Amino acid sequence: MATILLIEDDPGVRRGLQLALSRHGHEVRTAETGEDGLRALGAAACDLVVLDLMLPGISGFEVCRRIRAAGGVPVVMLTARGDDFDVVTGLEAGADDYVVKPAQPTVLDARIRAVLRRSAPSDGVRVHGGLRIDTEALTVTLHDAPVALTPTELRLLLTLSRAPGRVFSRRQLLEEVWEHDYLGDSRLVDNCVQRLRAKIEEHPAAPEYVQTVRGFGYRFGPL
Amino acid sequence: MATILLIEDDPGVRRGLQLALSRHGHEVRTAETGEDGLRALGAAACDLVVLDLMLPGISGFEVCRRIRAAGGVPVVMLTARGDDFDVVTGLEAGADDYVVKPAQPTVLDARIRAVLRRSAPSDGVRVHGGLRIDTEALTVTLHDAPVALTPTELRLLLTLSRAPGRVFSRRQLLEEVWEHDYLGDSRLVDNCVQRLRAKIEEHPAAPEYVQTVRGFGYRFGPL
DNA sequence: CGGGACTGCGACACGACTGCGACACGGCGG
DNA sequence: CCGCCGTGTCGCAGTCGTGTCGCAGTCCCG
Repeated sequence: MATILLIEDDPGVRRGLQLALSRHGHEVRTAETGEDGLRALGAAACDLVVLDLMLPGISGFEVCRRIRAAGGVPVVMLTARGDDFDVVTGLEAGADDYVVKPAQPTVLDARIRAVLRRSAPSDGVRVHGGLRIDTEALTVTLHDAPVALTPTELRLLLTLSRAPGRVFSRRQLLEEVWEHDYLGDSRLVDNCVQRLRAKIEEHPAAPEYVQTVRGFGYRFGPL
Repeated sequence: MATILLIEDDPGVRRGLQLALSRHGHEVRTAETGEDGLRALGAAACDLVVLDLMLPGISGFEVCRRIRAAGGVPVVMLTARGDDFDVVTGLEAGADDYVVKPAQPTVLDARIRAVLRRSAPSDGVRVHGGLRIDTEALTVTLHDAPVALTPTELRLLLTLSRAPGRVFSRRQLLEEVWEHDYLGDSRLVDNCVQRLRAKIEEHPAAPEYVQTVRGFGYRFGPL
């Protein structure tokens, strides 16, 4: 589902959560301290950070602020203390969500999925339902299974998913994806959409991701 | 700060939260049931919905699903039950966040601000009464229920709603919507207006949105 | 009060639009 | 040199949208 960095100093909690999140289909890396976590983030990108507040060295709040300042990786905070001060300060520090320990794995997973669903457009990875589009690595996975797209199909998907919900006319797509000048109407776009659907849609007749708006063009996403 | 719709059946809780959120700078409207809430959403747009789960009539989950299906208004759920089932199901239903009662006003406010910060500002949306027209996604909802319009009906509605109150002659509409230079009068516009009314008007005989100005043409909106 | 003009409304047939499979061309690598 | 893969073109079929027609109801004006 997603690559998650877990920053947690307690070895027992760390292994428990790592195991639980792995079972939910995530790839989990771990760090023991805030410094380690920030270094790990710099070394390799991840989709989301689960961050304990009580850390040796730099506090969780400070780590959160630095992560948010550095880039668009969403953060889910994790703490044993459930008092209001933590909630407010944590969210003010830029956390995207907040879970109180002891955390039920199902709860944490639901929160993580909700955050990922929301923060999709902010960074280089776009997640919509079971579809995951990495705009930097130029890879697409469907339910964690890699999907092989041709260059044109990929450009089409990238263009459409750049503005989910917005309708693109065939003319616009021809200009942006094919860089053609308009020469009469062409069934080229329809054809490429059909091929793309065959690869990423479970039911191409009732498409979930690439939808046709009769008379206007195509649209990526819900409704 | 923001306009918030609070859906909560308990009068005491409702007034308490309304007061508290008002003190935090929000404009708060209220509804007692899910039906009332959906109607209120249709009548006037708001920035965010605070939704109690335990409601008479339609359940909070169902209300949440309908709100998300209809459009982009973020939802913060509110419930007395804190068990895992609620959290997971709630977030799966499309809620953006989740607060357990009794809610500290500072916590609720922090959550609301966090959700608002995340939700992108949506433009290109025209709201008139219960009618919502998204000019980018090219979707129309009536009281949060999606309305299926044909391309011509949609172009007609977009043209009329671009200038509410202004009267468009049949000739003008033929040029802008159909791109015909039609000589001679045609009943084409009348026909399309009738079909449009059948879909978006509750009482087509006494139309609320598309009104006829006898001898001149048609007009969108009141008076 | 009556006639004429204007509009609402249902029905129907033609046509446009899209999905979809088949095929040809061309580039690239084995 | 051959074969594969990506890409663009063509044609067919089904669906849905659209324009025309006719009738009935309503409003205006003489």
